[in-house]
Amino acid sequence: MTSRVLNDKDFAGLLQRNQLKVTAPRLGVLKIMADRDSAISQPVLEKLMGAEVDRVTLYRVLKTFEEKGILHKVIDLNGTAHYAICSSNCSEHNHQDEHFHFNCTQCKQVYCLNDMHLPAIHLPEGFEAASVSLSITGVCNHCSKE
Amino acid sequence: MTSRVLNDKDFAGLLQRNQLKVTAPRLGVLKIMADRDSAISQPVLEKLMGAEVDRVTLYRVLKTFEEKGILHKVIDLNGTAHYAICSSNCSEHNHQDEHFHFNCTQCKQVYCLNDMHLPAIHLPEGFEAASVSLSITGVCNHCSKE
DNA sequence: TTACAATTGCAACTTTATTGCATTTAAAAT
DNA sequence: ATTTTAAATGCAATAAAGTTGCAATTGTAA
Ligand SMILES: [Mn+2]
Ligand SMILES: [Mn+2]
Ligand SMILES: [Zn+2]
Ligand SMILES: [Zn+2]
Repeated sequence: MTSRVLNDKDFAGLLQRNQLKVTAPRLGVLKIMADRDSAISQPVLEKLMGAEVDRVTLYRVLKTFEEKGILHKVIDLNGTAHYAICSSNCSEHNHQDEHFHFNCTQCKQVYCLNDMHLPAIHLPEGFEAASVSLSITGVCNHCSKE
Repeated sequence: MTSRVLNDKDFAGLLQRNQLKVTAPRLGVLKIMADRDSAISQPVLEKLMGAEVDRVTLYRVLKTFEEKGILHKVIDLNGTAHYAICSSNCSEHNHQDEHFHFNCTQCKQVYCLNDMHLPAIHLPEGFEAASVSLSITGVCNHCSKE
C-alpha cells in the first residue's frame, strides 16, 4: 500500500524528472505525502502545511502534481477531495489508478486498495464505460482493532 | 429506471405517509424529480426551483427527504451532489440503494443503474465493509447516439 | 376557530475553490 | 559570478456550496 515513487525520498529528483522547479511548497507537499499509508484530505493537508504556504499555491501544486501523474485525486463519499501518491507507473498523460478506495467512517481516512481488481461490468445498451471507480465504506484495519 | 414511488403523482399522499406537511417547496421538488430518468444535481435543481423557494429551504427539504428514504444523495466524481428518487423500498431507517451510478461526461447526468448487482469483494485483513458504491464514467445512451 | 409544532425565509457566516495580476525566484545561459 | 526569463508564488477579490440561528409564517389537528 506504499508508493514506490516516493520511498527513496529523492523529492528534488522527482520534481526535476518532471520538469518542475524545486520549490519549498512542492517539497513540503511531497514530504507530507510520502509519510502516509492513506490518502490525505485537502482540508487536513492545508492544516499540515500551515501558514508557510499560500492556499492558492497549495491548490496549484496539487493540480500540477495531478497532471504530471505524481498524485491522484479521490473524491470521497461526502464530496471531500483527497490526494494520494500515484501507484507505480503513472505518467503525464497516462494515469493508471483504477483501484478501489476504502473510506473509514471512524478515522475518516481514505485508503487506496491498489492490489484489488474489478470484475467486468456489463452495462445497459448504449452506455459506454470509460472508467470505473469503486468506493467502500466501513472500518479500516487500524480502527477495527479497538 | 423509473421510480415506483412517484409515478402515481400522489405527491401529497407521499408526504402525508411520511408525516410531513404538504408545502409548496416540497411539492415543487417532488414534481421536478418525478419527471426525470436520471439524478439531478444540487445546482441544477436550485435553478429549476427558481426564486420561488429559498436556497436554505431547498437544502432542508432535500435533507428531510433523504432521512425519510424518499430521495438519496449521490456525490459524483467531481464532488457535486446529485439527488435521485429512492428505489422501491427505502424507508426512514432502512435505505436500500446499493446500486451503480453512471456519470456521463457529455451531458453531465448521473444515472442510477438499479438493476445491476455487485459481485462480492474480498478486502484485506482487518478492513470491514459496511457499504459499497460503484461509479462508472463514460457516455450515456442518449449521448452515444450522436 | 384556535393553537402550536413544523416549516419557511432571511441574514450572517464558513468552507472549498477559482481567477487576475504583480512580485519573486529557480535555473539556464552568458 | 551575473544576467535573464519563464515558471512559480502570494495577495486580493470573487464565486459556489453548504450551515446556523432566529423570527415570522403556515399546515393541520384539536
Ligand atoms: Mn487511489
Ligand atoms: Mn442512485
Ligand atoms: Zn479508520
Ligand atoms: Zn449523456
